[in-house]
Amino acid sequence: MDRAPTDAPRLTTPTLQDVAARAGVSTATVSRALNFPDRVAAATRDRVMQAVADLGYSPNFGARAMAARRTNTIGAIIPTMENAIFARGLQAFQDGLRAEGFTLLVASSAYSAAEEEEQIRTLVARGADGLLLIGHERDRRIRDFLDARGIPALVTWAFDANAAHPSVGFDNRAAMRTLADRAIEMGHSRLAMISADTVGNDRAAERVAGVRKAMAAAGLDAADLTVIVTPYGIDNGGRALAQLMARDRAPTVVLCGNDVLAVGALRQARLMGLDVPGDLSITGFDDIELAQVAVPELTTVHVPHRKMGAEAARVLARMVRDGAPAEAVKLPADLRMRASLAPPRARRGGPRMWWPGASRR
Amino acid sequence: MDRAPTDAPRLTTPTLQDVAARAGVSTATVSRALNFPDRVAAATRDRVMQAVADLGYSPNFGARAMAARRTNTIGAIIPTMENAIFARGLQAFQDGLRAEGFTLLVASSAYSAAEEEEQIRTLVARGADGLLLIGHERDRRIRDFLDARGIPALVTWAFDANAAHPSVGFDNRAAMRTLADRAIEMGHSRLAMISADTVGNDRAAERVAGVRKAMAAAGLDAADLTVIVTPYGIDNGGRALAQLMARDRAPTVVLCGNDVLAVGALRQARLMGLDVPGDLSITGFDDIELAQVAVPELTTVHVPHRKMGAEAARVLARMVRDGAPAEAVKLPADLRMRASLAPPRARRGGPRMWWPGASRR
DNA sequence: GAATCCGGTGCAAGCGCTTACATCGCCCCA
DNA sequence: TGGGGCGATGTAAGCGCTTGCACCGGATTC
Repeated sequence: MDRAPTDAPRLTTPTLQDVAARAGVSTATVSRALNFPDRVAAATRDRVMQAVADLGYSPNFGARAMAARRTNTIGAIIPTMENAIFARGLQAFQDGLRAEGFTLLVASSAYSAAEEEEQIRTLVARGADGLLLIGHERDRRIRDFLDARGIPALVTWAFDANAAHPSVGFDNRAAMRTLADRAIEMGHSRLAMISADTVGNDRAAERVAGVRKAMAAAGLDAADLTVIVTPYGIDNGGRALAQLMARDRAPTVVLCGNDVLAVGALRQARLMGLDVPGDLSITGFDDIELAQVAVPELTTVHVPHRKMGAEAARVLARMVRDGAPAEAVKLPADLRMRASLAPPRARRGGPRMWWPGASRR
Repeated sequence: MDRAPTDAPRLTTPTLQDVAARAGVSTATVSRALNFPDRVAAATRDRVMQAVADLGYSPNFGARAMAARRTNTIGAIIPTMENAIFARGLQAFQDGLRAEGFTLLVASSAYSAAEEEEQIRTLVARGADGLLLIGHERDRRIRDFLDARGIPALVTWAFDANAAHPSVGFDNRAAMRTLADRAIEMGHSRLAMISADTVGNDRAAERVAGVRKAMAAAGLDAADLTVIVTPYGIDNGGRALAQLMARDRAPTVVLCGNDVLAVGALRQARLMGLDVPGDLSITGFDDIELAQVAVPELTTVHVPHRKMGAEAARVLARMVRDGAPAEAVKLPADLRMRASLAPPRARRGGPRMWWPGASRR
């Protein structure tokens, strides 16, 4: 259509050299003009910038990384991008990083340890100066790999002051325990869980442990807890619920390891003609937007996504920049009492102090 | 804790040199052993691999990219990661790419043209051999930038055979028009829309145009269409609906530009005590998982995420590898009639052929 | 007026890898 | 038994950038 009258049909990416030539200076000066504008005379700088603009120059990251031996890039590996669970926290993380002058590179592991390891290597090969990881559980080899290269890693979405890597997160077990305590106080004694796979996923494992602990503390037999393990997904949550309800001693409350599974369970309950929370209570974990859209609204544990992301950015930036010894940060994860959890049918009519939302702070 | 008795407390990343030295060969041989295993004698290869393992060697991507002048990396820039709309398609894209031997790098633009441009530059600087972009509308400068560097770009999530970049997608306007046609056939004449911002977002604009076209074709005044424009988000969808219903001539059907907005609208309707679809019909676009979890289930347009991602991977891989002239691929996006769309109240009791799901294929 | 200082620049040495091209044995055929 | 061919390996020249160090000339100081 519109052939702009360009100087020549160059089809090669302009380099620092080209800019230098055009501006009539050395490559060193161009480099400085770009990276430390105030170490260069204003007139020179303008000339350089003009040349940059004329040529449409854009620096080659690989070359830069190689020469400078740092990239100002942070890598993050999350288990999945398929739902919003990690998205919000990541957004906050990215914003925080940007304020600190870092760029974020994201990869996903599809909840696979092997894939996570591969992604870690990839990100490091691409020059990540630091890494954000989800959860503590991973192969020893990875820590060695990172240590040998002096690449700091920060764990989030979990908290453990004694783990290999420092963490900025919350106590999954305690949070889930609080929720289970509440259910038990309401009169539930037949609990069941729908959990994500717990191998290689300490968050999931901790959440199950939290429920067991609550049961034990209340004098219930923790061995009685039926746990259905299933991969992520709304449909999977539904199928799991169907299985649970087919058992002889169906539960009166189903605690789900995350909101996605819970929403699936909720949907399945509706399809089965079950009234929630009348016939059955269902709870989630994470408090993603979905939880408030569900019908009935989902009682869940609120994870401080944004705060976690922001804090993680701050801490990791310090680690990378100053080689600072990491400070672990423990954040609160509190209950969101909504409509999907209520006393079991038999107990209704008693004191209703828990219902609905009486304990919402 | 456990100080493994390593040879020496090296704190420097091993390089090709180190591997070569340890294996007793030249760096060229190591490079070949890694990249073209069969061009190296088996014995040598084994020795190299052993050295690689011993040292925990991992190649420096930047250096490799610089020397080889290609990266086998494809970049994708999506408007947002905050919800699942693009996630599924991206997953398929990534899978397809992997099969072709490419790695995917993802960035998000937060629906901002400026940010998108920056991300494009970043990805190119990082060595992307090709780019996946969402939608056609963008500054001319970007195309020039890409052209000058010979970097192929493929557009998806939209289809336009005549646009600057080839596309693998569907016709947003036609799809939305089909949906609007259906609503009108059912007897709706007071339509309204809740749309994402249409500037710099041709998908959104096309969808609005589709509704207008349907109205015009049915003899309704397209100028009558109230369109509320709002950013992404469930809450925003809710607020928009509240606005819409506060007007004197409230609509009987609200067509939303995407499922997220629609679910928000649905929720708001419930809060307002409106029966959907009795008092008001609401529809979405995208058919993400959410649409089936909503109550009532959302009538929407199904976007062929997976197929689109897979096709895009195939086409883009060919473009990058063979410099192949791009083939545009048009995919169908068809209606999913579910419970949230029904004839307006006044017309109920007439022939109910459309309700509920009579036309579901 | 000479010595000193200092902001602004250029020079050139790599950073870690790939890949023409050269080299080296060894096997095979005449 | 000598030469050609060929598979396996080494040599070395960059890829595009940053940065320590040297250099230069004008302003400042005594």
